[in-house]
Amino acid sequence: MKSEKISELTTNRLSVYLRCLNLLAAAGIKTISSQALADQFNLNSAQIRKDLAYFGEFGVRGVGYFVEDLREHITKILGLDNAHRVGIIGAGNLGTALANYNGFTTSNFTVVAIFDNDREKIGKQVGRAPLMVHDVKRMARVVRDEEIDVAVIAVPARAAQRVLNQVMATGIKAVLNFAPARLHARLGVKVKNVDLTIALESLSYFLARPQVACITNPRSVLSYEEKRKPEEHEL
Amino acid sequence: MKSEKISELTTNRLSVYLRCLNLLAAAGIKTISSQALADQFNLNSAQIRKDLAYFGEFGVRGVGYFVEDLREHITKILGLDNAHRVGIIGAGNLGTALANYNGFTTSNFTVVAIFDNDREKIGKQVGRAPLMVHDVKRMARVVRDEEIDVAVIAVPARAAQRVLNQVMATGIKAVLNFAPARLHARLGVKVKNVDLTIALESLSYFLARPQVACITNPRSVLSYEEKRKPEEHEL
DNA sequence: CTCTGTGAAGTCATTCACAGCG
DNA sequence: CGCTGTGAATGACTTCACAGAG
Repeated sequence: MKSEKISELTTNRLSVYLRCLNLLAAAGIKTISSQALADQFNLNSAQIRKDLAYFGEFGVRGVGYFVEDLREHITKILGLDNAHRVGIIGAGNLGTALANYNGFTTSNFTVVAIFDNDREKIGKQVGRAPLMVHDVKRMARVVRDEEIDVAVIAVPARAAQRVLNQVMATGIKAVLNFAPARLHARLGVKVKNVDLTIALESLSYFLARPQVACITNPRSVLSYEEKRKPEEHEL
Repeated sequence: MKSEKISELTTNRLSVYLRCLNLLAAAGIKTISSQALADQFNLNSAQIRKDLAYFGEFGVRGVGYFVEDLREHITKILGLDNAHRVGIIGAGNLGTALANYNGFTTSNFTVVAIFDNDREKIGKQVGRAPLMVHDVKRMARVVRDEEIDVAVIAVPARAAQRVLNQVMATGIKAVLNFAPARLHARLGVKVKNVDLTIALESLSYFLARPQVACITNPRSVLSYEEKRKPEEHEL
């Protein structure tokens, strides 16, 4: 194990590996080699070995990795053995959808509060979640009482920086931002952006380009299939 | 102008620049230098000049860039002068929230259809959108009639690959995937992933190691950056 | 003099290739 | 043997630094 700085590209891949290991474990598979794992996402096997080697020597030469064992290690590395409590700011369409989203739970996150500044919404339930909308002015108090450690910003772009400032004032250190805006955070506060506008415009750019996809050589089809990378990103 | 291959990191930044230029134009600002623009997002000014130089010489030495002019150029480069018609597959919380989301319109995207396989949902309206839920079996027909060119996958992970296959069969070439799953796309079809699980787990990793300084990385615009290799691919 | 556009240098990430363990 | 772990090589992206236009 080394103690270098770990790139976010690496930790993102750890999430991907973990997802796969969970499926393998559910399928009753006991061991897997870096090559077999790499094949699932068209990644290079050395990349996987290197990503894992930053944190320890989890493999067995000649065998590969024990699925259950590696799963537990990555879960610990990502801090998913600790529960996190989430507060959502903004009870619009997106905030409400997120409050009702159950994909949080598999990563040990629970939504415990939702906030808005709209009088019409405060005090009402959102969707089928057993959550009442709090006045955003009560954020500091609710964060303390509910021990919230992660904030989700789901407000319009023009309000996002103001909301982030409020969030940082409560001492929260981890923020998921859905507003299409570049936010300025204090050192020590991590803001992860999920930017739908950028994702859409990237698709638009792709559609606007004349595709070079006309393949003349059957071999290049194969080599592309073999080498295709995993895709991915965000929301 | 050059005709090299453009990295997705570059096009993502173009979206960011465009967003900023729109604000500058609204504020009545006429010109801006690469340095002033860079200061807005703590980027390097050379990066901005280089990104723009891939597509032409838009600046004026000694002055900078004309805001309105550059705005139009980037809009064209990203293909945002062409309207796109979006179909959403999955009328759950997320699909419904997206159908009602108006952030699409600023990028010239319009949601024109939503699909589900649940009898209870088919034929009903979703939210306040004037959209009726179609049976997912009628996808091919509706895509043709409505001239849909972008699909949004908002179904559970286990159904995502099956839905993507159906989407590709209709001839759609651009897909935004919200399901936490690695999907395999044909060459010539671009799948952009928005993976909430990865974003959350990245925050969890950060919280598990508060000693690590938080550097806002421009690359983390999307939760997981794909590798860029053959001409296109993923997120 | 200011600010762009761009080769060259620097930094960071991925892939290769192989020693060595089981 | 097969497969991990890892230094070395390669490749990608960013930043520097400056010539030259306005």
